[in-house]
Amino acid sequence: MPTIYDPRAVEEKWYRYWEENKFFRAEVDDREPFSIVMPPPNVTGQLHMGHALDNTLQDILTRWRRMQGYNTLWLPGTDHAGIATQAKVEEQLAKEGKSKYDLGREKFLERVWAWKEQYGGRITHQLRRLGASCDWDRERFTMDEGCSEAVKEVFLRLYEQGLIYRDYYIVNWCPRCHTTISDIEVEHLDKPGQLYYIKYPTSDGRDAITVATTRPETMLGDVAVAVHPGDERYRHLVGKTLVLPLLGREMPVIADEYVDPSFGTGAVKITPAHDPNDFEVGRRHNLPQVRVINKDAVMNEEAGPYQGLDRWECRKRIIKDLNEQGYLVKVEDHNHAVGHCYRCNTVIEPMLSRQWFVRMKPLAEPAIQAVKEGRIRFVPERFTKIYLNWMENIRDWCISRQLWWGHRIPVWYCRNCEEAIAAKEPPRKCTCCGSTRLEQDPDVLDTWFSSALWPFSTLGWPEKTPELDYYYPTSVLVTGRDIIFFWVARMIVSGLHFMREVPFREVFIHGLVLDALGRKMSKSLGNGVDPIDVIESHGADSLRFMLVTGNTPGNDLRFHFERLDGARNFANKIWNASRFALMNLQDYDPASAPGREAHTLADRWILSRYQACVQEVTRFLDSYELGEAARVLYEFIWDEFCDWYIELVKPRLYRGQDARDRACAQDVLARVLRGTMELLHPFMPFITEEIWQRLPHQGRTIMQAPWPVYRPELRDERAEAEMAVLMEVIRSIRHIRSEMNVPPGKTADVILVVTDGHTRDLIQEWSSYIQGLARCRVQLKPELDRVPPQAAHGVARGVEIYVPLAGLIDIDRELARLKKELAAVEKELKRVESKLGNESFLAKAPAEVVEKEKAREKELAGKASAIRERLAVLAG
RNA sequence: GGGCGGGUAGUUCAGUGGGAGAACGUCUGCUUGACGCGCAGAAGGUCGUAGGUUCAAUUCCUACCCCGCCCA
Repeated sequence: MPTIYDPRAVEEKWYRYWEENKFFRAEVDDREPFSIVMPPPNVTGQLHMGHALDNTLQDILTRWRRMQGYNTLWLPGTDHAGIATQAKVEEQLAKEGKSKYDLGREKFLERVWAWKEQYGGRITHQLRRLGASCDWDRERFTMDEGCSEAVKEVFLRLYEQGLIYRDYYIVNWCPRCHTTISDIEVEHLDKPGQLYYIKYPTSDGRDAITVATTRPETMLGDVAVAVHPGDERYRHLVGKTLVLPLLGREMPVIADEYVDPSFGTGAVKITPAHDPNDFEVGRRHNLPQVRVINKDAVMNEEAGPYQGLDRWECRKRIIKDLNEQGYLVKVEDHNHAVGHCYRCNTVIEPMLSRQWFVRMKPLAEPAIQAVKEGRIRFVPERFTKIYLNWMENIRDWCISRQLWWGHRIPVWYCRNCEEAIAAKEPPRKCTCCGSTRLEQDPDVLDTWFSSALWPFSTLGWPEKTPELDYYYPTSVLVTGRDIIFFWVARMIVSGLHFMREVPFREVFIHGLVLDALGRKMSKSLGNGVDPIDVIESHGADSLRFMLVTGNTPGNDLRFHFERLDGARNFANKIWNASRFALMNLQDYDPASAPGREAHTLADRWILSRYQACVQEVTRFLDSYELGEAARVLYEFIWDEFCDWYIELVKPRLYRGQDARDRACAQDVLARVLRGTMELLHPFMPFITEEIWQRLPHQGRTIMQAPWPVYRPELRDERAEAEMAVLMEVIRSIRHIRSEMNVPPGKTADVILVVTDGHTRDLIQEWSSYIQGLARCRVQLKPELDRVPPQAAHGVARGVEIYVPLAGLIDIDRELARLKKELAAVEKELKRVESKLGNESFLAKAPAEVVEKEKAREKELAGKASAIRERLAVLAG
């Protein structure tokens, strides 16, 4: 075995072994199921750190539950990602100097499918490199036959139930993507802008109203000015007619509660075709709707002289013209939220348009109840509130997209009588007039419409499959907090509506992976770190371990390369500890290992600590505290197993004259190491498999090894307490040696004075531990017969330590050291004493706390007096 | 404007109603037969500010300040 662990040599090998042997495969049986559906990444995308985190968490849960004996299904798949994928192919075409219109719909879709074939395997291959133990035989795609069938079924049912409708409404139009997007796909960014005050004269020319707006170009579509009905300032003007500057259009002054009298001038221009609030006001007052901006965000013919101008250019010209004609009253700086397209960051144009919507209110109600009643639980709990708040204020969902790549809306329009016919297959003739001139709606559905069905469409719905019956509802959904609204909420809605049952029992939300400076990783910033690069340089295990530790559920995680190095060092530590074990296990025979009666203190101690580790790791996994579970393993392996147990076991293996003791050491070493690898396997699947396979084991893979079960009868409190004493004595001697500059290679003489009989017996029996780990010769005494003249001094757990340093000791230095130590002890002692002197404390604090403080007082007092005595001797 | 998260060692972050932790960095030693991606030792923190509850608050409550995110 090489001295440095090389992940490249083992990771690929084991993944192939697992996959070829179908260890990820899940089949329906009579065990208890544990199922997860993978949040489907973009089919043509590539793995980023967010995926790496999300899938690492899922894999940990999956591997752990599988080892626990659940029938575990982790179902993978990919998403067609409408806008993103289409945009990429269009980009590709643009390089050839073509547009999608040059190809036409059909040819264009062929290109996208070809693109999907070319890049579709990339991300799933990358997930394999991460170690994802999902059932690839069940991999799905949101546009495969089954999922498409589910989409049509859902659309038709909702349509028949009146929960899908087509209507004119203000939608968010992205002039660059050339499609509508839903409300949650709009990102609101606070931007510095101006508030323009514009005077609208009355038609008789005697009066005027000044309105304030941040978007003066929309005035071309104004059809009214609204004031609050209770606003005294404008009461006399309500009902009068105004003349729109620049265009000369006449329009009324209306009163509406919507107006906030305290904002701007208290008078609002109304543009029903380009603002959602104005749209509502317009409906209430039967106002016309005048669209002045077209789909390229260029002013149209309704804009009169401004036709053909880009919206920003138009704004400039309008301001100039208003100013010249005396209508511009003033301009103020004003910060306001501007909607941007989440995909391309273009400023969204609210626009009147006829689209398909899902009526959300009635669907949201059961989804609210399911969470309120605890049938779905969010982890961490605080996300419940975010979810409920959104659900309770839900608005209808605009589901049509002006794209070609996606699930085409299954509705045909009759060109004769305008009837709309919803159907899975193209109807032959109009159900109303019998005409055969039918045309399918050109639009496709929002990508999230199909992902909303993911937990059941992937299991076969609308067919009644055994898988659907067995694995639904899934056990837990693991996803980022950024898509609670996009995805989690909609899955809950559709699961409850179509399956009559929640889609998952728990939702485990994690944060975002940020760069070292705390910024979101993004292409435009170029601050992303490619997980594949990391896997190549540090190994998948290190990446996984780093992503899981030092971070708490739901919180964001900063990516630091130093932490990655730390994880790699940990892997290397495991590797070398195992190397040590394996080098000393060549003649190990588990069958003939001596029983418990042969165990040394160190054996009993490490076995007990291992049990504690089993208990804690399992407990933390149970509560989704994966970072804490990983930390427990890190500390157990590095500190207890490597730094103490291995050191203690060395002499028994190297130059053990006692064959039985050697066999015993081998047995404990092998068993603890194997068990620890099993506990660590969900986190670091590759290195643990490699080591496990080299150790004596049963079964074909660590993946199928039973999860270690906590056995309280193997906890040994006494061994732990006794080891604690020895460890502290050792640490104390090491400290003295280091402080007094005793060369590390030199064996020191140490006198231990122990008055307590039990402790003395303990040290007597295991003095080899102290001699080995503190490099010394120990002389044990019940009391001090003669004060060592030149010696450094220390106290640990009632054990007085003298390290004679004839000729080496600097009395002044030793005095200074002891004084410093005494000061620290006395300070602490004072704190404890004052606590114990407090009547209320004694009366009200729990007895065990009081006992603990008393014990501490005794220990500290003893320590202080020992140091004081020593000081007196040295000074005298 | 509303909500949420964070403010703990030089840095990045865990954690807890009863003696402040880790990693990295720093300092001192070390060819100790698993590992220098290592070993041993050390220094370093009025746990954001001000109140309150409690025998006891870094931890619970209230207000405020700063940073970040989400929603309107």
